[in-house]
Amino acid sequence: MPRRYWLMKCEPEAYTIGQLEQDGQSSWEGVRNYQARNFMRDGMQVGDDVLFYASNAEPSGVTGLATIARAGYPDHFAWKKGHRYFDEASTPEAPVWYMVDVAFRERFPECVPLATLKATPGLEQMMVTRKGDRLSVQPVTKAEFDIIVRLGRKKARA
DNA sequence: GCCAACGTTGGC
DNA sequence: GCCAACGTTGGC
Repeated sequence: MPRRYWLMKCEPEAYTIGQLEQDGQSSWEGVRNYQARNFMRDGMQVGDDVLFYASNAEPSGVTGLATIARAGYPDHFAWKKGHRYFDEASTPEAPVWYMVDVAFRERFPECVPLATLKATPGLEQMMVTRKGDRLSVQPVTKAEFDIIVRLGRKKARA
């Protein structure tokens, strides 16, 4: 299977690219949307590239790169009663939610803000630049990925 | 903090 | 199976 490319959103309050840089690797749990779940469970493969997107941030945007270190596996946080990600509909026998592990790749010197993404030719079709699409896990094309990596690295020289 | 847009739930 | 009500996401 060819390598795939993804965009994953996370609020800075929960986790940042800087923390991932320190940790090296992290689990990515708590996704509670079926479409996003399907991408994690069925689409993500070890080695896939990930755009790390900070949502609800100042500004929101892509802050760095990660890679899939472990493909989809059941989100065991859904089984922990009292946990914020608990969901009684999910059991070890019949898991409803899935998670992946991601590994740190790169931290951009500056965030590539959403406004820049919206203004950049070639990114018009991205879910994240389209109004009303709130999916927290999104597939992106190689072309889109490459454009954003270039934007993220270019900032270093500015 | 506001609120538009979307997903989910549940009554019927 | 419709759809109103509700909860959540996430930009601003």
